[in-house]
Amino acid sequence: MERELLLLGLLRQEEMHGYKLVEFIERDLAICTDLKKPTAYFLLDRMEKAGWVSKTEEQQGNRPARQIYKITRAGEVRFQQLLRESLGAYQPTKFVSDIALAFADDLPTDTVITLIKQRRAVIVAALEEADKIPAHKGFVQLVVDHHRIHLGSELKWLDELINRISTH
Amino acid sequence: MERELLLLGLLRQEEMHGYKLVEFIERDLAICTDLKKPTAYFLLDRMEKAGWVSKTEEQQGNRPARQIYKITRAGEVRFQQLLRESLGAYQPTKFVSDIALAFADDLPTDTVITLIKQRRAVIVAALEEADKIPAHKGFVQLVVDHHRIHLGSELKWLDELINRISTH
DNA sequence: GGGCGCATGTAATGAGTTACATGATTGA
DNA sequence: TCAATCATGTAACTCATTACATGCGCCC
Repeated sequence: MERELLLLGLLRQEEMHGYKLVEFIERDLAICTDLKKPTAYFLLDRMEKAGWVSKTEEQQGNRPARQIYKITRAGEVRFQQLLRESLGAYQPTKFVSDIALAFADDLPTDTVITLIKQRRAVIVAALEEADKIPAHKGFVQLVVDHHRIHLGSELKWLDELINRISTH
Repeated sequence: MERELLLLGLLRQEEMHGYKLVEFIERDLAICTDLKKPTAYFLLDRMEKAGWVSKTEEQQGNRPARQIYKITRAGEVRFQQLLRESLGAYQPTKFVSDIALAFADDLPTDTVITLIKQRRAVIVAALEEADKIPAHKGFVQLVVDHHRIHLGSELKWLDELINRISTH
């Protein structure tokens, strides 16, 4: 659902071919989604059949023809609907890696600390990565802000956790 | 991977049949994972074939015989390995519902506010739900703590967001 | 000439879910 | 007696990924 919203939203701003869409998503929106090429092609195809987008071929030399997708009137309606639905909804995150935490009792304290510090390092790296993202215009920036805030909260939590465990 | 860790970890504490495992997970660990019955049965079966757990039948009246699973020596080794691997790792969360946020520019401000308040209400409800969870012993409590802290951070972020948008 | 980027797509696989099927026990 | 709970399991399906396949254009 969010993936369709994403494709429609991008095509709404500018008509594009699949490769370019994926490129943009991987470069600029990697923090909130990951959409692989075959999935994108599949989705675009399905959305065309559903009438949300229309397709035009564009030949450039002897390469495989670009399939330029453009949002349709029906697609715009669908976009508006998906946007409202998705913006009002929220599915609380499940931290699957916390399962490990639940069983960490039985590990020696220093092992736990070492491993959690490893985990911490991943977050620090992600934060540094996030700081490299150039400022976006408009609401896209909010996604980046949210990402940073969340990583900050995670870092704080892990530091408290390390502290709590080491002082058992 | 985390699901196998989960099942091994629980069976390590006490031998159990599938139904009971799922029941426990749904009741006590719903905040960090969701494991449906068919998945659990499938996993237990696969883990038995792999030699991590062993199975005994237990007949009670005319019901379908309980398949009691017990962790094996090899399973214990596997558990230790999975635990260390999983505790040291961290995969940053992707907030897919932020995709909607990225496109919210084009919605009237008051619509955005209304929808985000809807979203906010879901978080508040989740927090209230989290407060009902009775105190757990040992490290399981950490999972609940993390959940609460995260929801708190999300709430704070949304409040800032609402504020930012309404004062455009 | 070789490797990378552009551009498409298919096929196999995997993980997990929903829906279905069965049937006994327990309690209102 | 009817519904809920206990207890298993299968089958179909969805979604998405990885790996594969193709071939041009461009630059070193």
